[in-house]
Amino acid sequence: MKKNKPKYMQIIDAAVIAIAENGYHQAQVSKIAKQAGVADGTIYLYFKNKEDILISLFEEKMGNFVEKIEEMIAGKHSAAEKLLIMIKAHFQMLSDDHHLAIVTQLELRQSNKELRLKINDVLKGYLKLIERIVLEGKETGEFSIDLDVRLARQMIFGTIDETVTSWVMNEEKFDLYALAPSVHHLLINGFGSREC
Amino acid sequence: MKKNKPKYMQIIDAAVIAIAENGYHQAQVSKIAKQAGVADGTIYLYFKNKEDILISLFEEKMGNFVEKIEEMIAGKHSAAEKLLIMIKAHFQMLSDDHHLAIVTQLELRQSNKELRLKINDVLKGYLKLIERIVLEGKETGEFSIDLDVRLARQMIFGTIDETVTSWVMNEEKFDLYALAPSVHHLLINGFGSREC
Amino acid sequence: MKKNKPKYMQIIDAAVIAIAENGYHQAQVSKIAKQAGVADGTIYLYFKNKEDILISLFEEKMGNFVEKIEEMIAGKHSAAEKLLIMIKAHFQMLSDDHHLAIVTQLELRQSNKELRLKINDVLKGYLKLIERIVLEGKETGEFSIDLDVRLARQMIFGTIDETVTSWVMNEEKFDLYALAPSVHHLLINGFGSREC
Amino acid sequence: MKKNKPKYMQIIDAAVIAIAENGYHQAQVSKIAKQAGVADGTIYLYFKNKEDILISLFEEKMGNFVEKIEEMIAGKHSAAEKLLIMIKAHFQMLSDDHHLAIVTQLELRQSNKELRLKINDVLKGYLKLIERIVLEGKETGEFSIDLDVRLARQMIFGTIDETVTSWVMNEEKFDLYALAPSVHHLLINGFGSREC
DNA sequence: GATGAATGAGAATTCATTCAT
DNA sequence: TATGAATGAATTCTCATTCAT
Repeated sequence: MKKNKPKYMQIIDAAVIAIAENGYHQAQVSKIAKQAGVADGTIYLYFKNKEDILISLFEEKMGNFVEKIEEMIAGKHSAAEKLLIMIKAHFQMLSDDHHLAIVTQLELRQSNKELRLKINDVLKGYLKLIERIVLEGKETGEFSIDLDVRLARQMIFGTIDETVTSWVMNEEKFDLYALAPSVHHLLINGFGSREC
Repeated sequence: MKKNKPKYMQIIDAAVIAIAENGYHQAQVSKIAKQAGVADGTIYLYFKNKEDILISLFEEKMGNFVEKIEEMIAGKHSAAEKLLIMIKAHFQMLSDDHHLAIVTQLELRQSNKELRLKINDVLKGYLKLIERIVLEGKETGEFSIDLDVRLARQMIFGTIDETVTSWVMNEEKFDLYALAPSVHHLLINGFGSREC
Repeated sequence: MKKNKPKYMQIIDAAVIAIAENGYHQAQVSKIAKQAGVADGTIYLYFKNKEDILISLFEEKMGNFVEKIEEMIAGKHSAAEKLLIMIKAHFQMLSDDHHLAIVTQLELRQSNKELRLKINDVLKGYLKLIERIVLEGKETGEFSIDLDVRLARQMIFGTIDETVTSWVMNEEKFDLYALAPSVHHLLINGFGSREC
Repeated sequence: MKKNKPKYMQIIDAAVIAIAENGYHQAQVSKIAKQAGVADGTIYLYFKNKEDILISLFEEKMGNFVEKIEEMIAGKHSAAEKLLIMIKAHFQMLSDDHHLAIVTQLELRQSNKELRLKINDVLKGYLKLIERIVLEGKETGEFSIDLDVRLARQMIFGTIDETVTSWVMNEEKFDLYALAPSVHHLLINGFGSREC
């Protein structure tokens, strides 16, 4: 399997750096190859074409992210707790990898529609996970029985994504990870000041 | 002022259609010119370059959107009501203009980073408006005194934006406008089922 | 019609020279453009792609060749005379244009199969003309009633083509045009020395 | 001598099949190696470079063809008879090997000029043989004393070659071998219907 | 002898922008 | 103002050949 070959990950990691530092359209194959320390042609021994590098990049980085979250929330009993763990993991992952954050939040979004559709396929796994947590929250009574699952998913993902993008665009000046509890609290309780 | 010349808006409207129908990267200047019924060179009498068309497009369409909202919420007294009006207006505007929805939610996002930064400048007016409403809610006691304004703004915009994008990507199969009250309710009250 | 535009023929003529002097594979679009005195991009205002230049080249040069021959033989009464006129015209045309001879006999043959098939479409008109002359010869009794038309056409075209190619490969050392009567005589009478 | 090593012919035969099935430009060294059941690098133990495979291919297939013909016509006394034997042998050889016919008539012709010149060197033995037969015919009085030997050779080779190419391009729908006597008759007697 | 992973040179084409009319 | 023909820079991918094992 090609993923065992050391150069496969070597090229993907080089692509993340090259795109983060040069921008999506200025990250030519030759730049990625140079960053990876291989010849241009070598890229094509491991990837069908340039687009394939980007899709693989996303799969490798996001693919095991969903798996990791699932492991982390496996034993937890409340949906709220699971949600918090997920938000923390999401923020942690991107806080930890400066280059990856730039690539996923800014650069990869300017790829063409076709590529974005394929990226969306990868994202679907994550969105499904969010929906499962919401559904569970409704079943246990933690969340309102009237909660629209799709809407909730959109609010969760939209808020997380907008927060990360905002953090990246502000040059990561604030502590993203530290925001997790507040974001979580807002999602669960809203803006209202009602004291019960 | 160039905006008074009839061809200025003619070209912007042509750009919206050309981009929506062909995609961002396939909307060449010559296609926009053809759609507008002018020669390629004429474009450059009204716009500095291609990027300038897109920024102007965003300014024209979003610019008066902020003004319109401000008028609509002028007399209202609660922040919650203002928020609902804004969400409704946002959903209404994009429901009403199929082409514009595709352009702002999908196509313009694949522009380069530089252009997106300029678009963000335009967006700032909208984000400021959101922040003003949140702040007012805190001051009147409607919203929690501990509410982080920036976070609230990110949640509001992220949720609205993700909802619209999801609607566009699902080929606008559901009624976007009808979702406004639910979105509003979630933002204010969260997912929690607490009955007081 | 694009053929009236001066640059159309200018580019075709430049292609003949560039290919003759550099060889088919070394005649890059940029070389053709330079030879024609236009920018690379200008080529694509007149031709769909590189292949289209070559097909057009062949059409322009061979297309009117068939028409010209038809005019020249219009009034003649014997098939043998028509054949002689045709052979002379064929030899004349290539004797007159050194570059064109190299291109049609040597360089264009190393194009890919697809292009060669299209060239063959153009050639078909010529082959049909040959067959018409043969058929006429049979009808008038000049040629044997048993003569296989296709075979005769292959012999005529094969002999002419091989003679020209041999002439080009020998760096055009001998007088091609002067060979026409001998070739004609051989085709009509064969090698035999039968005296009747 | 390398020709005694089994892999030498194995690679040449693989090249014939690979070229016939994929076309000249799509018959990469790696495809030939795969067809031959050896590694890419192994090719270079037996051949200097890719061109060398093709020249060797032509030498092996055409080289012994000339020798074979010489044996077959050794005892014959008339030039006409020798010519007939030669035409039959030529048609037979290509009728028998479908792949070889495609390679020699269509694919190898799109090689570059340099390679074609080398192939012509190999062909020269065959052309010399044709000239010897023609010369002999003139000496014995079978053929006209005025017959131009080179021209006759061009007519013979041109006709045979065009006939075979036509047969290959028509997907070998007719019986090539059966045409030999007619072709032979036309070469000797021409199209004329003169009855003596 | 045999392997096959790695190399790296080389070329067609697009499209935003200009400027003579 | 308006035109649209002309410009020319810029980049992915292929494949013959090598050489360490």
